[in-house]
Amino acid sequence: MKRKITLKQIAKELDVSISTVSKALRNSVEISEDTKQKVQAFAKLYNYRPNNIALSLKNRKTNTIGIIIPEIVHHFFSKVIRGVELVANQRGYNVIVGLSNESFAKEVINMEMLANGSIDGFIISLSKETLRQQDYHHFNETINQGMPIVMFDRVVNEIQCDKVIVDDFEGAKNAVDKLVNNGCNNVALITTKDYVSVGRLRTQGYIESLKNHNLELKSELILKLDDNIDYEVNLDALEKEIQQLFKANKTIDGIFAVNELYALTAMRVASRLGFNVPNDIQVVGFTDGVLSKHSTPSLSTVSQHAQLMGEKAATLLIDRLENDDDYENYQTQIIASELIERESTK
Amino acid sequence: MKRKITLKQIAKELDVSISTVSKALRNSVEISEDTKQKVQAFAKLYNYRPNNIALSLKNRKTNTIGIIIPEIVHHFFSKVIRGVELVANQRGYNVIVGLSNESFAKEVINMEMLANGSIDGFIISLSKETLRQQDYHHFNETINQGMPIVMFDRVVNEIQCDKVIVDDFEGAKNAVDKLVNNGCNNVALITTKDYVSVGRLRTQGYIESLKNHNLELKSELILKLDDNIDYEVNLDALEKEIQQLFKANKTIDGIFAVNELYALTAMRVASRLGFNVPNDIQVVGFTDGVLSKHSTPSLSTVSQHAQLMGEKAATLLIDRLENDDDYENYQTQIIASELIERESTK
DNA sequence: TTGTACGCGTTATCAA
DNA sequence: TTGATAACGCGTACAA
Repeated sequence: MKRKITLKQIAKELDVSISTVSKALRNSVEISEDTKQKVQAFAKLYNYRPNNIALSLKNRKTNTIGIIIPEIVHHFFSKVIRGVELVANQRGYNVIVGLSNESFAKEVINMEMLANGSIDGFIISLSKETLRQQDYHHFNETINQGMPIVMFDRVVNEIQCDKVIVDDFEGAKNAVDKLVNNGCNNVALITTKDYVSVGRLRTQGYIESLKNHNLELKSELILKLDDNIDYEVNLDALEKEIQQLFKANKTIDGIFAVNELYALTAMRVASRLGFNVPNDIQVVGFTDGVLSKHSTPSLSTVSQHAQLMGEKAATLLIDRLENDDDYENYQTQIIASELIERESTK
Repeated sequence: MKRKITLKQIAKELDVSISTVSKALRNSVEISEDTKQKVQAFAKLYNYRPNNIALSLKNRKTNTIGIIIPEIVHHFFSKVIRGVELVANQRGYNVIVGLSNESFAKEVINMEMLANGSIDGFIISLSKETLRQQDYHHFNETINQGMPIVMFDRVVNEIQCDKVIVDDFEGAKNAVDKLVNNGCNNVALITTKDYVSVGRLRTQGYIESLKNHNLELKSELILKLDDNIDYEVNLDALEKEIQQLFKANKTIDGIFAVNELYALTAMRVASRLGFNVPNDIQVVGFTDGVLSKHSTPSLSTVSQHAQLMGEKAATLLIDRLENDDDYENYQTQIIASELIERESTK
């Protein structure tokens, strides 16, 4: 169990100085062919690789980026990570993952741990708790220390930084447009409380679409769920809420839901109540999940292009890291969502 | 945009030496109360935090662990990561994620990048290509350099290291037992080619169960799919294969599939062919996925307790990192799988 | 052509 | 009680 070999050890072994070894390995013209060959052969034999940590310290650059997400067991976020990894690796960076678990405290701690030299910059999607408390001091501190941040999906206007978002408003509007154009006159909305910005924007898209079609906005058709409840483990509660919606509004002929779980559950409840999807009720969700594709009927949804978001975020961050000349010309890139039509709409 | 503050800067500012500052911040008894207070107040004001990279270099310890997985957009692997993160964070470690994308070359490159000082140890699940080529030199090199590895799920006997696996054999046997006990006499198996060890073990569990029940092993009931094809994007091909299985064997009354996608697709094909699940055909899958729970009918599956696997793997690794006294007493921890009965079985 | 010295930020040891 | 020095591993400016 030998440790990794270092320049110093090679130097000692070959009886030359450390810097000679260093130069020889970088093929410097300063060094004679003889010595170069000798050193390079030896290094190859012992499989020498420079120590990343030493390089990071010396260069004040880690070539590592940190991504902080609220939850990793989630198709959307894991796809984003895949996109980030893809670009990061291509450009010679590693990726450290931190999970906030939707908690403000964990988000702060995670960022502080990584900000102390471990990484060159952050990619982050805010936790629900952070959005609720509206406490963004840790972002400003990080940015003030010269460490760039790229926010994605769950972003916030109060912070000046690069951002990548999906056009939640447009996406939702298109989805509802589709339902209305397909003949739905009473489109219900299943959404979340408003502090998660994406929920708010999708709700606004719904409202806008109704307005454009001169349809009355009926508040009783809007079901606002408390997304602090983990409905994934508490499906019964979700079904009950949705069932009430249907029972109180017999004329519902379309559902737009801001995520996959709500949409799927709505389909299930609807068919349990004797409705046929899509003939009686058409349903559109908002997601990049796996459930949509494999459900019966399969679910029409608004795709967010999660992997692309990750790629863009990583590109923005690395570009900024590698061009120190551009000052605070922050951009917000908007990824166009896409309505994927499946069996739950006509 | 000020850089992070360092000991040196504090020292200069307060006109004391660097080592005095260092000691004062660690509350050394060598330093007078006066100086300590002064230094600590100043450090707090400027929000001083030691630079992780410098500490890593000095201590030859990064407090970071690397996890290499074949694919992150996968419920099983993201749950494992969650488990790893949980334990790692509790014990003061960060987690770097590397994706092999099922490629041998990417696995090797990723490991080499991280092994040069970036991390203290690896948690890894082997890529399919690595398993197929049976080239494990990179693991041995890493271990010989004194960097511990913990393998999980897709492991390999040839390498001496800690391992965490699920009891694939037992889990499969129990699943098939269940089907047989529920009255199935012609249980088909949908599996993969044998180089992925977990597929092989699950196949053996199927065979064992049939043997125990004195049921004939019919090779025509075993469908071995080439899992290099991404059936997720090529669902039609998968459906066709499974449809052939059903058409060639009209007596099939049970299906055991080694993953979620195969199981779900089998259910869909079966009902399309006019069979009722579970009355005509019962189905059990093998997975921790989300699809099982939300499909109609919901799918009975063998759960692998992915998050627990991650937690155990991280614990094994960190224990080994922190106890240098235990020499090569490698353990293999087996996580008991669990048959979760849902609507696809009686 | 080779070697020395320095610095990245920190801590530990030893000297003052 | 404080400070100087060395070391972790590397690369480079400069001296020999």
